[in-house]
Amino acid sequence: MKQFSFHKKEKLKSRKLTDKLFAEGRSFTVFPIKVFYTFSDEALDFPVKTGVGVSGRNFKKATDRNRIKRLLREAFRIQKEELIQIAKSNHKYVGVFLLYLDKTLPEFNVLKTTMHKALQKLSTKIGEIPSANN
RNA sequence: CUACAAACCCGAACUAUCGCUUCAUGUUGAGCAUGAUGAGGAAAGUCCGGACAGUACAGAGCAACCUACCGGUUAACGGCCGGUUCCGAUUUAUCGGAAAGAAAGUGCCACAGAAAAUAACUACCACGCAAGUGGAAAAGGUGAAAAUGUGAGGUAAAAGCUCACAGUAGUUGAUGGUAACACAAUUACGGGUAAACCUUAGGUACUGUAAUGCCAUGUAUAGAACCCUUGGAGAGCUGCUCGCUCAAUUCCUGCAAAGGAAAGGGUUCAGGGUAGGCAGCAAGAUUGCAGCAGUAAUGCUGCAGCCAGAUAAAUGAUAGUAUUGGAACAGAAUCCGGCUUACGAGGUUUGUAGUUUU
RNA sequence: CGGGAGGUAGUUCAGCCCGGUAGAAUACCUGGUUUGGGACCAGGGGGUCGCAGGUUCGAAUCCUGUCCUCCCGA
Repeated sequence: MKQFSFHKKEKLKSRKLTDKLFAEGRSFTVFPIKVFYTFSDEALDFPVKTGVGVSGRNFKKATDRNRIKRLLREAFRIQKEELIQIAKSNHKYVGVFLLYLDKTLPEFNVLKTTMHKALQKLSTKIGEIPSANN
């Protein structure tokens, strides 16, 4: 499997799963990124399924929303490998949704570092959860 | 050369690494590899017009809405092209706006003014001692607007009462033009407002691709109330009226009317399931070039081409080269034809005016 | 994708249909009342009527375009 790929199967697409994520999932914020996540033992077709989003209220123009979503995906794509390995080793299936909160267009390098912090935090949470699993 | 006006074009290139959509080929258990492919002139606003789909599409009247100089163009249009009349901007080129009807009827026209539409305050003329009666509408002042304007004749004083010129409207024409209109003759003289109601002429069925058709999964061939089965519940045809169309049967009792049973149908209520896939959906009122017809919009013919198709939704990141030190407005979601609005650096062509040189 | 409503004083709204004076409440300012404050009484200021064109003698109001805000349906 290619290391830096980000194709359809890795994306969070199902309406059912997305609704479940927002209804039952937890979240934390590493400004300007808010991370929603759930862990599941139920088998999915890929260990980590990810979606991105921007509020249409903060960015009225579709071009701006598209640009932010592309930058979020890019930042995630480059740094996701560690998260996938941890998820595999813990035999968990993870749903993640990344929401951009700020009202100004981001610089890619800044976004990259904050994304790194966010993914590290998520990785530690995966490590904690199985012990406290019910 | 400068300024201005109009029409049109373009929409930051290349290399490397990683990565994405769709398609094709190979191989395959998932998948992987290779190759091709991938946003706009406005994709936007949603202001018009269609295509397409559904509603079981005889239709008539009313209502509602839209359009409004004339001709052409088109699948269609409120768009576009050409022309007519009037108004405005500019120095010109040129550009912008308006144009069915106020002489069918109703309403409105603040303040001021005698009067805002069947005119008569001051003033004028005649009669009368006067009060007043009659005539008449030139002059005064008010107002955005005052009974068609100017000049002459005319009269007791006046007046389109008459005449000349001008204006508006109607009628007529073997006149010119397809027509708007122009021209001529003749008749009349009537305030403005239809982006007030309205009248006239022409037109419009409604709902939208999350339409619609099908497959899979799954629940419950389930439940309650009321009604109906040709004397018809209800549905459809346009919002309303008329009218029309569609719409589900057997048994038992009874002479019949009718009643009962089963089955089926309809409306409403309460509740349950799905949250996936395929088609629609990418070859078309298509794109480019050339020729022909036409003032033009546009049409016809020939040759060549295939040019996004997603569904939490594909074009990005990093580094470098070049450049005016970094780029504008901005992202397809059923598809076309327009309109409107936003916009960077420029370029091309044509025209007008000015300056210089010859 | 489709449909609807609204932009007027600092704020919340009326006026628009049927065109001629922009108004109410509250807030603000001044004075009175009170020992002082609040409440109350009297007076006052404050408006490109979202923006740009047009119709009209005259436009917040009518027409057209445009910008912004909010709501609804699937």
